[in-house]
Amino acid sequence: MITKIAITDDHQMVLKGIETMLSETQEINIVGLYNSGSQTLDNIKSDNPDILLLDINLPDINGIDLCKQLKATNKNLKIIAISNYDEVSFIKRMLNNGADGYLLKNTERLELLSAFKAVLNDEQYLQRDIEKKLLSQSIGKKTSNSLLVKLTRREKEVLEAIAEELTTQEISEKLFISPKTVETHRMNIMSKLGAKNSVGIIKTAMENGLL
Amino acid sequence: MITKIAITDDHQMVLKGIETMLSETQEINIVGLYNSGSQTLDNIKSDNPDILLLDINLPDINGIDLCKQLKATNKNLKIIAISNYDEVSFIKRMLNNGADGYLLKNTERLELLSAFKAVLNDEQYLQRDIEKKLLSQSIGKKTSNSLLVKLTRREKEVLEAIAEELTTQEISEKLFISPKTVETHRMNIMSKLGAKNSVGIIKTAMENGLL
DNA sequence: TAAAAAATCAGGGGATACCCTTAGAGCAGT
DNA sequence: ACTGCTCTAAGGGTATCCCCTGATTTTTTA
Repeated sequence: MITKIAITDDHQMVLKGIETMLSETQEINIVGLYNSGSQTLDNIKSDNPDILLLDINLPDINGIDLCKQLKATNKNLKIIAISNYDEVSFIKRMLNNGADGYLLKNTERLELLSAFKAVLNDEQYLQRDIEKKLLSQSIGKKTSNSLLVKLTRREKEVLEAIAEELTTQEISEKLFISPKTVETHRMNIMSKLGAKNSVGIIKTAMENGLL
Repeated sequence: MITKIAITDDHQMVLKGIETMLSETQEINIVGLYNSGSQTLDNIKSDNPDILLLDINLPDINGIDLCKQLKATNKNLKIIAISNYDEVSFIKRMLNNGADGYLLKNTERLELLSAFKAVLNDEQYLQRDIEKKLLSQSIGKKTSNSLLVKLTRREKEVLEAIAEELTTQEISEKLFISPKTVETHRMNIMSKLGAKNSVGIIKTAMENGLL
């Protein structure tokens, strides 16, 4: 079983580098090398690769949009994003727009092959470093705790009630206190967290893993 | 170098099970078995373990608070949470309150030893399954995307503006549309996401990794 | 090209949130 | 006993949100 690979990257060096890395492998067949988004769109159908290694930073088309487009018109195509960027928000967006994997450009041959194997198996492949990064930001760093620890017991209860989408009235009934007291608590929470409104409260709370 | 272990769990079976699993190992010395939070607090100082395996669901004290307390008074103690629950929010809170690792109760002997090694080395240890779970929710699952993909371009812009804690007025100025239009969009977003108010919008959006 | 979905705007009204200020009661540490 | 913090509560006002309904224009999709 031979796997057909195509690569899109506007840097000739990267293109050649990956090609060389893969040329030694019998089961891999490189069917396309593109250096722009439009070129990719033009040739992907006829070349019909199983996997596309897609650089995100292309001169003509935004990588995320291109990814979405390719996925929409080529149902069986697996796309592995390759990039120098390891920004979490960026990675998330790629993965949410159809990418099956994400690799940094420092990836070695063996890892590349592992990634191929994974995506062909309908699994998602993330480089270990990237996984870690996503994890650590998902968990929320310890430094940020300093803000939230300052909330009192009662304020935390009110916070949780706000997160339940309850109104002031409902919160007051739940906690057996006056609506006015609830408002006071909410104001204090806002001021402690530096939030302008309840939305801000919930945002900070979630970012710091309190909910 | 012998590692001293203590275990807190209110289920005798679990307590015995872990004890048996570890008894075969030379380098491990079990110095304490507790079946409640208070018992743990009472004996932890004198038993002085390197690592505490801590069940989260205790009859007397909330596991998260206990963890925080123990960490505050025993600086060198490593705590590995053990639990049947694999709820993401729960895990996050444990890790944010001082836990050095998180294991499910189906953990095998070898994995337990790996976890010990990791935490003694000041690393965080998470079971692979749990890592995956945290990752997938961090990225935003494909299933849940079905909800969010339904938001139109404009609605997403309004959503982001709401997340920035802007008021309707401010959003309208930012997007060059009427405040009334903003309200319409917000209403539609709420209805699509099943939220009762802006807080609910932000909650679902963040849970699905859109922000 | 017709039909459906999205984006725009609006009126009006009730509900709720937001803001500022003040203040008493209870409890813990110095 | 004094200080500081928490929890409680209220008055009074403004801004904003929430909700329903209805409508026009543009874009997308079938």
